[in-house]
Amino acid sequence: MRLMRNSTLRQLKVFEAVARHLNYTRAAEELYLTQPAISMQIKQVEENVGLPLFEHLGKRIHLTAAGRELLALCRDIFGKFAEFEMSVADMKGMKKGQLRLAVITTAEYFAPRLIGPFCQHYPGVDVSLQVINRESVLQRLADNLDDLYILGQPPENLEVHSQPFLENPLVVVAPRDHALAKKKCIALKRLAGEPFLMREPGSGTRMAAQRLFDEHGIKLNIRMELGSNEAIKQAIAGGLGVSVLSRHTLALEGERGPLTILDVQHFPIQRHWYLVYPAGKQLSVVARTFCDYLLAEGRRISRK
Amino acid sequence: MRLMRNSTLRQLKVFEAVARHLNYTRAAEELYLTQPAISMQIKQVEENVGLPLFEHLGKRIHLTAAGRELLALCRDIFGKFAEFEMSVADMKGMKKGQLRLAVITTAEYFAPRLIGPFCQHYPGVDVSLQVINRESVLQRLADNLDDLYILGQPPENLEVHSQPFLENPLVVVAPRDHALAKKKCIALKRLAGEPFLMREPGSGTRMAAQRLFDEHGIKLNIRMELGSNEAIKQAIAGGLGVSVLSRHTLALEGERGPLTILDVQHFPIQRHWYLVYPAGKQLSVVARTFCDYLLAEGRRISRK
DNA sequence: TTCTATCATAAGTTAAATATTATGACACAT
DNA sequence: ATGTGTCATAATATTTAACTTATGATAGAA
Repeated sequence: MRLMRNSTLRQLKVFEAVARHLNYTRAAEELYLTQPAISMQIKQVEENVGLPLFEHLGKRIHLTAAGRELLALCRDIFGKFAEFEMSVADMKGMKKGQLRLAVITTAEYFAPRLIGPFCQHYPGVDVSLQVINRESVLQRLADNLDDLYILGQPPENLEVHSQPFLENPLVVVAPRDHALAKKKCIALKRLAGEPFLMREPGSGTRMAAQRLFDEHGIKLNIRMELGSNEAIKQAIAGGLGVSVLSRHTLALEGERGPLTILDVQHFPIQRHWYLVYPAGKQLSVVARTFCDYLLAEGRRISRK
Repeated sequence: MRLMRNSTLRQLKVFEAVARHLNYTRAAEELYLTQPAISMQIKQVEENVGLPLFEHLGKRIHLTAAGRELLALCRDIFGKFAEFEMSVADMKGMKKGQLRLAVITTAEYFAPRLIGPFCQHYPGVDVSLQVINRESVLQRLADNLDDLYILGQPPENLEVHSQPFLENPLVVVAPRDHALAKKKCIALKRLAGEPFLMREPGSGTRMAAQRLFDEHGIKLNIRMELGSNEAIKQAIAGGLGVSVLSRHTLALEGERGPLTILDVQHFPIQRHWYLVYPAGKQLSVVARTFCDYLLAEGRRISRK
């Protein structure tokens, strides 16, 4: 049995035509071939299968059991090809595609609201969103596992294309009943005494805040390191201290929620969210469209 | 998009190997080819698809969305081929197959009990049994729609191979309380007065009985023509007359049932059931095996 | 019987697929 | 900077699939 090894799709198509007409000559006409061409192809396929596919009785031919199975196989395969071709056609026209995003955890506070409208506009596009820590994002970036990445700061050791698309203001967050809550223009050094809650070292937010305080020669009193922004917010609400967070993490907090933003000098620290992908990577149509959309959306939000 | 038109299974296999290794050189080694051969094949497939299948980043390559879809297609298709090849292998070894039988209605009284054990012995064989009247059987035979046919007498106007495999004794059936029920060696002419129930003209049983009576110059009093053996049995039980039937139709009637067999001279008429198929037809392995089985079974039953 | 439709076979041609060798370009690691 | 691994390209060779023409065999219809 060497069907797969030796046969060609063409032979299967010839077979299918013959099986449909149950007549070599008709099949030949349909395919613009001579009848002997058909005879030969069928003979080949039968040799490859190892069993007769047609039964010849007088001038009429009939499918054998093996022939019926092969016909089913052909129809099945041709169908799969047709499906595939449609998929590809859709991909070409952006009616269909995949968009694999990997974003740093803090982006979870705003990314879904940007992605949502995009998905609605292109319902054929499957978007997968990985929300992981910075280190994992960089690893996936290096392994080229996704189409696009969102980071709070572009990686330095990898060759990438990166583009800021949205402001990322870092603010000082405190409980609403904090002593400084109502003050205006709080001096930076007033924070020196406050117990600080921070993400782990390596966090972009932490590094940016650290740099600001270092520049002003202020030593922070770091009370606790916590593994997620949400944990920090809970801790602040619990009165364990204050922290520097992206304002996006407070998007869902109301005017009367348990947290508030302190009006500290030099804050908000203006950072940006970056759209990143490996240098030299040829983006898919979907990914390019998404980039354009994100940039436009970023500008729109800034103007407001 | 001309994937189906222009590509070959070989190209898909090359693609699959590359997609698996994500490395042209490795794929080339696996297929005992040189690397440029791979490059060319992939280029061809990409042209046929109309989209890149791989993304080249530095020395590493990755599948594009289209590539992933094509890989899925390949695996799918290769799987179908494998299934088909297994099917065919099974057919060759009788582990699998189809057996399409068309039998004349009277055969329904014994055919299932012959077919049953065969099915049990070859559980991979799908048996389909058409129970239809003689005319339909002959039509199907002429159209070569089945593997084998069972008839009470071989057709005369068609070229067929036919072989008797089981005795088919025709007997005179009467109600158990019939006047002649207890008599021995009833003379044929005693039946002349009896009201007779018969199948329609053309029925083999009817023709055989008619011939016997004609030979002895006896004119039958045909009271009623009925369309099935079961209907005739009901009518006999209802006292509407007597009839000539295959003894097989009484197989399930008990010793004390409402019907009995009259011991009439020249009865039972010894006829046979015939296994028939078109002359020159190459029987499938399954059909041949079933023939052998039926003949052996027929001999076994006769000996008893 | 003769004619016609149908498939098989043989010989030879054409065209296409597939391959190789040789070489170049490029990224990455040392 | 150099070397190594990897893919691309060009020129060319080889194989083989696919097709045609010509002819033969056979079955069924006229």
